[in-house]
Amino acid sequence: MRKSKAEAAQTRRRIVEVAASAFKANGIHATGVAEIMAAAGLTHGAFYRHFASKEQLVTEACAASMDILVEAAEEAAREGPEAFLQYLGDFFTTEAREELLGGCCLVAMGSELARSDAETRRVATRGFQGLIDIVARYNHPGDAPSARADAIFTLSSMIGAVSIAKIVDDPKLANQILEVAKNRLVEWQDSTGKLVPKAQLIEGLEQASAH
Amino acid sequence: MRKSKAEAAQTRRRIVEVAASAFKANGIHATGVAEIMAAAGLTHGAFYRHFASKEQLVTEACAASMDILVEAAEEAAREGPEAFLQYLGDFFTTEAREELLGGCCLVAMGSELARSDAETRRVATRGFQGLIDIVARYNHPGDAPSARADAIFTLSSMIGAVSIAKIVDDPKLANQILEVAKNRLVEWQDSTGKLVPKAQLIEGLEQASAH
DNA sequence: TGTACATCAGTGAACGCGCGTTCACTGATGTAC
DNA sequence: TGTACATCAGTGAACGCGCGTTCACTGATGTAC
Repeated sequence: MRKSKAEAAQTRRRIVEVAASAFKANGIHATGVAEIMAAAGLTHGAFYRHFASKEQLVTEACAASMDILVEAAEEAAREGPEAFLQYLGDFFTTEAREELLGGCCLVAMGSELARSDAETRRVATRGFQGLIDIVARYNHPGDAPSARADAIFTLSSMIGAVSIAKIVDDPKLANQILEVAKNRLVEWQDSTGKLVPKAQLIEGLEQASAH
Repeated sequence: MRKSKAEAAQTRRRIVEVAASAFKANGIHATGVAEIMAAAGLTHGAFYRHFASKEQLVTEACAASMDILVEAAEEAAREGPEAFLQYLGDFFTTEAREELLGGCCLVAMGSELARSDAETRRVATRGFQGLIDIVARYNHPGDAPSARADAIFTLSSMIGAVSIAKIVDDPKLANQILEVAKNRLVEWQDSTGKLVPKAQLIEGLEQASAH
């Protein structure tokens, strides 16, 4: 029943993909190897032909998940400021977040990720730094010295807002959490009602307060 | 071997306390009932004299953890604005957060909490709302209409910053994440170098930008 | 207040179950000649 | 290009293990008289 190299490589990719979905949907501990393999259309025995351990799969699933996030961010950034703002704003709407990107593993696996092994935390960190770079570059006018700090704050606050919005059992509160964060981090209505990047506003305010 | 009512009640409280620590340290799924009971100095069989299920213990551990957080916040708020700023700022230093308060379950159990049963999410939500009330009341000058939104943003951003700081494997980046958030959410150095509540600054800036 | 009995906190063995992992086996694929 | 053999992706049974939960039992506590 041996499969060709190409087929095997594709199977491997499918396992990682399915695993990323399952881990993000149900958590790392709550998702079994057999469950993932079944979802990929295989029996559990084949798992160890592809991976040395479940933990290795966690690492790869996390890496793949972050890669998709970073790639989508870069694509949106290339399209222009409006597309990029749209991309950031989409994280605050449940449907777009879950369905288009399958969720962010930093949110969906957050507290379990903090206890994962060195390699997994390494790829999560790399992904987060990738996002920082993009947000610092594209969500900030010019290259202010605070660009990186702004990006870090924007991203960590986004993660926090989505995280507790998912915990909270009151849909109205969950919505308010997301709305408030989106409003302060990603967009801002100026006096004409036009949405402008929050970053530009912060700069303006800081200059105003300096005088 | 029956124990007195008072002893039994104390044992119950000890189990909840130990469980809250263990769940926050190692995660809900990764912490077994037997492990908790052993840490409380008992054998696992006694567990079901006190709780109907592990999930019920999760609920109570989460409630107890949030209660401690809220109570500490109220105490700091009663002591005055400086003590309250200190309390909020302490969340951004690892030692104070972990050792004095045993950590915030919204951070330490975050992604697992989002998948917990209705009752657990209910007590988590109630705790979060308690924190919102306090922050809105004490970290905001007067009773601005945005007080509640400010508090929600402050808290969700704090949770996000601490969450990814715990995931990230680069201590320097982790520190920067915490520093940036603390700086923007809780304290701000004015021109004389004095720390002022961030909320006051935001108000001043918004007024400045309105003209 | 003293006695007899019911209650029940805690013990430790046991339950079924699903976990991550291993392994003998199959048979198509890849490779050496 | 054709043949012989090694490789290895996938199967399915099995492994030890720890999980949440149950239960018969013990004996001190609580209670009814």
